[in-house]
Amino acid sequence: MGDLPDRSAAFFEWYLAAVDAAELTDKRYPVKGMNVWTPYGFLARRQMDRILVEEIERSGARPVEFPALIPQTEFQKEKEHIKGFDAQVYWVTRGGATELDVPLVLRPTSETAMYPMFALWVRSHQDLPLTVYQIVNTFRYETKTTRPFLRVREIHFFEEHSCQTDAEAASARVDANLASFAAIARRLALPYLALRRPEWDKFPGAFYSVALDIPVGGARTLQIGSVHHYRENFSGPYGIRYEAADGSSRLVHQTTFGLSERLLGAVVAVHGDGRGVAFPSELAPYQVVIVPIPGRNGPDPVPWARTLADRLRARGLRVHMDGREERPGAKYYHWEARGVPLRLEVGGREATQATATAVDRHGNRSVAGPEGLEASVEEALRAFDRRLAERAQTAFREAFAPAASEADLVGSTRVRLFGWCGREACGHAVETAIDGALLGTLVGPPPGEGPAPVACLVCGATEEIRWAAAGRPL
RNA sequence: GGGACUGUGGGGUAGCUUGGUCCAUCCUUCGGGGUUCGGGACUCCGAGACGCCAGUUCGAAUCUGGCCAGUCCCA
Repeated sequence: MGDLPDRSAAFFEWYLAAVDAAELTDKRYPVKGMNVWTPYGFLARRQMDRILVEEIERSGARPVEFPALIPQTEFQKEKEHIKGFDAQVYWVTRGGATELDVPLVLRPTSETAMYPMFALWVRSHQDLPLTVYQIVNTFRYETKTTRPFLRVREIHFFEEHSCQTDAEAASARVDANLASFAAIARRLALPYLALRRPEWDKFPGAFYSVALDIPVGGARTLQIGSVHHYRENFSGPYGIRYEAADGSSRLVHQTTFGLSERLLGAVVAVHGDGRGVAFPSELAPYQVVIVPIPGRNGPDPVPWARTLADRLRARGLRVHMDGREERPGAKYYHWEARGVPLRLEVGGREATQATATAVDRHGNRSVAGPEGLEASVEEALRAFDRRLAERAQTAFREAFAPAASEADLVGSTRVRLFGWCGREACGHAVETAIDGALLGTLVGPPPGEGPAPVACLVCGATEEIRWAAAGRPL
């Protein structure tokens, strides 16, 4: 049971070991990039999904579920989209021994599954906006190295699709999605950057794409989600039209919003430390673990531990009572590696006094009870969440640095912020210099202080200058 | 698509060059007993592996071929 590899020296070794130690997934399944969701990981995923569903339904979307197979004929209707996904789709070409006359694609995403149906569903402006989402598995034949949660071939995918009356309404939906994501990120204590991707890096078929990126050390970033404005790029080929109030027939403008288990990977990457993963209490499969400490003398603490568990569960907390025959210290390490926010130690002393010694995932101790015991446990959890968020925020601010010249980009160990004129040539110069990607232009204010940029980092132009970020995506 | 490499109990490894001393090393893990228990216990007993299939050979974890799985690099 060695300690984890050093996080700053060998990030991926640490990441893999942390995921392993927390038993979030079993990656020994014999297909590359397809891992097993083990019970503890599944419980975390369920909390993640719960948060997504709450936020997205609050913003007006309703659930659907489409089939996993898409006929080639539908899949091929939008040209850019095919080009973008052709190399990564799985094909179903046979049913039993029979060759299918129309091969089927295992959805890499569901535009081409949904949109033929949308064309049937949308008739008039009264049907708009149409805003639906699903949480399903999607499949992409990744050829690069796969990693649990971060790059997989079977993706646990959240996707919202909307049809809007016009470009403005669609832009408003993009903004609503960004607001939903802000709420999700806050609940997971994940600071992020919303970036409008450059033209050459937008989603295949999109008019524009806003990506949600998280810095994960050095200049590296992780895209954990994206929101896209499709304009009429898909509604044209798929014939999604409506009759407007004035009687004219118009194409809808569409948007999508996508997230995945990368959110979980981001939580591991951002909050994890030398002891393993650390979950914000909203996401934690168990928010509180109770460790009874038997002693040579004194009362048996187990009955009090059970009572305590029941009382906390009655408050709606997810509580696990660890009754295994292990030494208390071994249990501490066990649950720290699994990221449990709060541990309650219950020995003879606590049993006698009807209290509990609380220790959070960062090692902060307090005593709960006997008066207001449940309330103090809840307060300890809230305090932990606040500290977790503060830590993440601090690391986030330190992850960025402004760049004053192309030379600053070379070998950078930070994500760089600078002014950009928007021209492709300048963008590619940036990418060459940082040996990574121009992540896009900032949507919203930049992290940290500093004067707005007045000139393009590369060409020095002073017209149409925007904040841009560059880094090395994982 | 091209090239290189790897596969030994549940996890990590030694052994492979030079075939035999390997019914396979060590750490961890797992099951049972006893003593323990306020930060990874100790001890005794036990369990568990040479990716698969052929071949060479008196003899294969070790050499050869094919297959399967995986890793890395290049396009």
